[in-house]
Amino acid sequence: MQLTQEYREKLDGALRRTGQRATRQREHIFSVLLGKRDHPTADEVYARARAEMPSISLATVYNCLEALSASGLVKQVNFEREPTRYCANLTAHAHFYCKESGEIQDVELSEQIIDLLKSCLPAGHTAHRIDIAFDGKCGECDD
Amino acid sequence: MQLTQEYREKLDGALRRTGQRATRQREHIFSVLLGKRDHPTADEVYARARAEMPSISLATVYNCLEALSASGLVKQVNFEREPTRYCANLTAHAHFYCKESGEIQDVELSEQIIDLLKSCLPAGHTAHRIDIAFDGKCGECDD
DNA sequence: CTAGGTGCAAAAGGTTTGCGGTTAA
DNA sequence: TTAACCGCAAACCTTTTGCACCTAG
Repeated sequence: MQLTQEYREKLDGALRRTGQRATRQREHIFSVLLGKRDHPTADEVYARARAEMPSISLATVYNCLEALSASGLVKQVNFEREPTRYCANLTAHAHFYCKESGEIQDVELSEQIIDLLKSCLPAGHTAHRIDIAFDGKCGECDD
Repeated sequence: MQLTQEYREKLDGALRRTGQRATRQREHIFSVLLGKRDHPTADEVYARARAEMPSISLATVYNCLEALSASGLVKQVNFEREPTRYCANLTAHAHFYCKESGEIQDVELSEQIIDLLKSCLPAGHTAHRIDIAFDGKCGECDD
């Protein structure tokens, strides 16, 4: 998978803006996340990345995922005690985790709901980030 | 800290209902969580529990916290990659994590908002649990 | 040129597991 | 009586770190 010109520029800009360098590895990891948006763990990203870049190390995968998160192009998704997953969907959304299939789906949220949630905060509190995670059964797995 | 009769009965019932035994250790861990509701980690619970029960082991603390969670009397709270925290507040609420002070506060939520969130799910999906975590700065830590 | 990034291997840190002995029901 | 639980220590697994080499800017 190659990064399109558009995404390469987006990435380079985002990295530069956050004082980080654009490297082959970071571009490749970004392309892996864009290529299959199924919320892979670092280990899964590592496996996919090695398919086209066999010399990349797991530590570098973690470093790249961290750099991409810091640049704002990638979000980390955490479920309970499970390994962190990574997601290149930047719209406001929650995650639904189906305990039956193990699958994770994006759930689109309106800005209204986000604002409504923020309005529940005590005065003076400011939220930089809101994580919303549903646990349950998805349509296919339901009885 | 001793468990009041009311809480002891609540605990015994909840454990029995989920096919688990009431043990001295589980009662003690429950009393620790009720005694100081500041969302301690397993390690902090361990330290507090040992004050009155020096022979308890960390593995047992984990076992008890797991048993209490399974019984429904305790909730696990996860923030990013940090250690799991435990909480005996059973009302519908979210958590606010202040990155400055490290403090975690409960944020009460109305049933309406919970219902509104559930209504965002695709048809057929059922959520058994919704985790909502805010990250930011609380009033005291704000600039 | 040089600060930042990479690859490797080892360490860290939270959580789980295996096992012999103990206990609630 | 006996399945479940406890305490201890070792194992596990994800993530981080230290260090020598490399590379983007």
